[in-house]
Amino acid sequence: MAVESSGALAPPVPAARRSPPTISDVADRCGVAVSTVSRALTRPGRVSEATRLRVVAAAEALGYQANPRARSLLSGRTDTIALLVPDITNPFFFGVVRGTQRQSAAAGYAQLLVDTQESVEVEARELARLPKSVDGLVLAASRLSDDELVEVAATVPLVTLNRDVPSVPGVVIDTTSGMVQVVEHLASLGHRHLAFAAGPVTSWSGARRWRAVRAAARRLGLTATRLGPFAPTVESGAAAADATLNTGATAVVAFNDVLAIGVLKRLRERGVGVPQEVSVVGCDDIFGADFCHPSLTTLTAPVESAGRVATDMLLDQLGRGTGRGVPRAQEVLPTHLTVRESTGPAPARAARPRSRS
Amino acid sequence: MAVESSGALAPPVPAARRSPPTISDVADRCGVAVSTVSRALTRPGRVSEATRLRVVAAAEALGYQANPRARSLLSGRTDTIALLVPDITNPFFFGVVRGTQRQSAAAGYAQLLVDTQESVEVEARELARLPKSVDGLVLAASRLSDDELVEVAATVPLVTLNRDVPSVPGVVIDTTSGMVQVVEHLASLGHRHLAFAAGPVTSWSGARRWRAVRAAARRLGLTATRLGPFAPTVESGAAAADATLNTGATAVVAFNDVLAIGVLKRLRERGVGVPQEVSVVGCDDIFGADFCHPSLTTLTAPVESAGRVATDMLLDQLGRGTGRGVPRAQEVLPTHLTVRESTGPAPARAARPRSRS
DNA sequence: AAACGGCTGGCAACCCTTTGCCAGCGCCGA
DNA sequence: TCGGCGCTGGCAAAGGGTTGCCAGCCGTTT
Repeated sequence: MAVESSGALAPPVPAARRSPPTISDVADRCGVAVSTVSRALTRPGRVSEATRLRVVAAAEALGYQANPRARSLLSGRTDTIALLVPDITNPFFFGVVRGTQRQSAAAGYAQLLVDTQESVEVEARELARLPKSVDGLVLAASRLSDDELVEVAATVPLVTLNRDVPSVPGVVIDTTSGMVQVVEHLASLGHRHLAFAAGPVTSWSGARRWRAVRAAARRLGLTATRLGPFAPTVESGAAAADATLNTGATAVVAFNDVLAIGVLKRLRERGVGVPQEVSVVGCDDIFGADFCHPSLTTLTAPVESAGRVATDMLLDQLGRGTGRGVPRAQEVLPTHLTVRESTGPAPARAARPRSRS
Repeated sequence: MAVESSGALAPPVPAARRSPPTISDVADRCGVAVSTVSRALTRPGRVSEATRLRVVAAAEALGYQANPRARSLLSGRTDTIALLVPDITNPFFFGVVRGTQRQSAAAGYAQLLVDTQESVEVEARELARLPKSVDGLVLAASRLSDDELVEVAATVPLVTLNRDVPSVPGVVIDTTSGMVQVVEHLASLGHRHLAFAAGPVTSWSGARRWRAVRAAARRLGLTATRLGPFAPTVESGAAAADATLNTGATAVVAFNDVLAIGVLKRLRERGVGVPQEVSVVGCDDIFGADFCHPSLTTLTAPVESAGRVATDMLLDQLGRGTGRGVPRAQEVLPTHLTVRESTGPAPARAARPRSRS
């Protein structure tokens, strides 16, 4: 016992804790077989009420709790799901974590959180390892190829988030049609030249956003220039802002809010008026988008809902769903444009490329 | 075998996946005993090199991976640690999650993330349940009593974060002495009346912050009024702001940044100039504190470091530490005041209580 | 040539729980 | 009174891997 200081020399390992009571301790204590204890605790009608009470009392007295590892060895179930995100630093994923956490907890599942560090290798390694430890996976913004994902999905229940792979259940936030709203908003404000500050090249949703912006711009007769790629961090926003100014665009649409906030910061440092000289639009509506300065016009994404829905879909696959309705294979969540202070009318004369101050 | 569709009726469960190869499959394939396979894969010197190579080749060919559940049943180890936070919604804990996640991943541990929802009951329930599933726990901002924590720590390796319990290893962020800096900063700006917007009553660190503010204010001859408690959310900031204005204080120190940002928001809505009429100070320096408007003067807490250090201390207890230096029992991390735009000289005439516009 | 010892690999117990199968018992009806 | 049946509880296997102990083999030493 490590609690009492035995005087001489303390063991290197702090505490040698007594092992918790097992099912056979309970069985011994009330003179029945272990199988009876197991049934008394898990199969209500299977043993007599008298026996059940004795067993329950003994279990209570000993503080017995079934060892979930032993249980899962036989049942194959761990009551745990894993959430993989590319970058836990990104506030977008905080929302996802919240949504999945709340929903899985409500269903009695624990959640393993894994950061794949934007790395294809780490992601692949974890996907190979995790199925042994969890019942299912929610895979947010995967960097893997469609084929790889199909293969994984054949091994373990899997739901993707913001990644649409045919035949793999998933939920995507529909930023594509949202981007159309963004471009229309900017067009109606008189902007003719847009810049798009792209995110990581491996980002599936990033690619979709750019395509949507480009298509909408073309349709409305605007020009759109793609810049980047930029890391989705506040720091990278500086580079994105500078690149934007070089293009002479009067409005910049950023891959996401983190980048957009970085752009705002840099523009302020350079003395460029937002939205007087340049309008800035983000994507996601993360924590902070409403209280940054100027507050950010952005495409509001139901991030937490997406996490919840993805978890629901996974629980459906695990046979633990809410039971209402048929299991969903693909889910698309709508976005809406939230106009705040960072967008405004295009300057009377189109901005010209500015050299760095 | 469920893989072949037996024609008649499809199983209700979507995909019955073939069970992964076991150690005995590998043993059969290369004609050795399972014990030899086990040793070949885990005890480098215990079998001949020739045998080892044959086993490794067979395992490779079959795609064999040891079942961690079976392994943990005997070894007792799960290579998983749990992080319990009161509210996953709070950006402060994002930093903690980041720190623990990165550090545990680096040591080969998976991380279970548990949200106790600011509830003593949920926290107690999880603490009773989790030790069976994980090797150790990092417990952030626990709401439990000292005695309860000591009891839990006797059962399972445990490190607290922002909660100092004698005899339980922990890391605390030293906001106490930081609060002295805050009060001195405000005093030097000429403020005479402070308000403190308190957080949840069960928050240990919140209580310490208030005591530090009160003591420092008394020493410097200022008055300090405690307001609240307020929930640590942006929304609650409105109530905190209103309460502050009622007191006539010229500066408000908020329990944390989330609350402070809410205060800023409300003051702007009410047309109260910050810092011209009221100065606002937060605590933690969360994501957003630097780009809110006005940017927030706050006590910068090394949140991510705290998560890392706590995880290190836990790994030490698990005998998996980095090995450098002695295991630490208690760690105190310093904070520093980051002055931004939300604090300024006290108004010439002390503000008087304002009625709601 | 015999004894000894080191290296290698197999046997079987063990970790803890669940569950299929079976046996004993008591009760009921015939 | 006896057969049958339902209820209850026990035995043992299973789940996948680890490890203490032992045996066989081969090489070395006396």
